[in-house]
Amino acid sequence: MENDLNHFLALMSQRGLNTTKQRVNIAKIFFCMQGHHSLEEICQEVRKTYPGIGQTTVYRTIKLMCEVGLAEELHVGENFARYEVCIGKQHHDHLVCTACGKTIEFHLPEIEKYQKEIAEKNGFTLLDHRHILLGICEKCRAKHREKT
Amino acid sequence: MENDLNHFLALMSQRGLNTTKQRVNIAKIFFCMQGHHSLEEICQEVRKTYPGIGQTTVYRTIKLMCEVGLAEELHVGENFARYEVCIGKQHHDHLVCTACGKTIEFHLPEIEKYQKEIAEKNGFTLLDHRHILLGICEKCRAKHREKT
DNA sequence: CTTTTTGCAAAGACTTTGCAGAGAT
DNA sequence: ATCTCTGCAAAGTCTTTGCAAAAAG
Repeated sequence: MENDLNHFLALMSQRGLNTTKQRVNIAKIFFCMQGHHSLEEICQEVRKTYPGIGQTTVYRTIKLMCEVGLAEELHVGENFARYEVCIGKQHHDHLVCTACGKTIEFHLPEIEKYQKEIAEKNGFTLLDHRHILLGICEKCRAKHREKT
Repeated sequence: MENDLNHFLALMSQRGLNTTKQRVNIAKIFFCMQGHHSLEEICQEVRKTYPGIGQTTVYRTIKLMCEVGLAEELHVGENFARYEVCIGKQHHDHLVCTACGKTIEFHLPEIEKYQKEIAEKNGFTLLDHRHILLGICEKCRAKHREKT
């Protein structure tokens, strides 16, 4: 964890960006968060420990992390972005419930062969965590049946 | 095309919804649009032929089409939704360039086996056009190299 | 004539930007 | 001392909602 923080700060330095309290504190919290979170959620989590950090700063810092490759932005059928730490994580893909947002990460080597095939045929370079499968989870399906 | 329109109107009737000029005209235009379009784009296209249709009405009509299964909402790494007609289209998936939004549709039976496997294991029911592969297309990669 | 629909304007949700004061090197 | 960063408030997008006038059945 300490390492990740230093790595982040090093990447900032490389770009001529300063080490600030806020950036350090946001990184400390964000790097410990599991899963895929909205900026609102990240903000709240940061403020539990470090109140008084501005929302704008959190926005800007997470964007920075995306640029240097320590975080990834994910759009999973919602009108807002979610962010995920991607340090020391194996390549993985996402199965997302479009009803409740529940997300399951999976890794299936067999499927990658076909993904690469498709991408190459079309001249695309695939991104990491690049595969999003949309569905309805069991709970939401049950709820939907109740209504009908 | 005429058939699709009637199908749409029939589905509206089933729900006790009226047949209106606007709904008919929006359907006429939208059903002819290929690809994945923002509501802004759909609106503009509709107004080329039928000026004076309100944006709100287009929004509401496209939402309706999604509810009855004639259209699908797609979020592909942008902060807004795109819509696609899904009448008479074979099941397909999407390869999307996160830099320029270019989308390629593909259908690969082999990959579906694995998608189903993952979904079942996690209690998910998959949606149609459910697979989104993110990447960078050739053009955008070239542009990026220029900069660096 | 009743009920639904339209389309404007206003409000909402998420995100970005402008800028003056605070902070980092 | 200089240049960057913060955080508020304001502006910008995309989308939804309220409501009075218009249209449908």
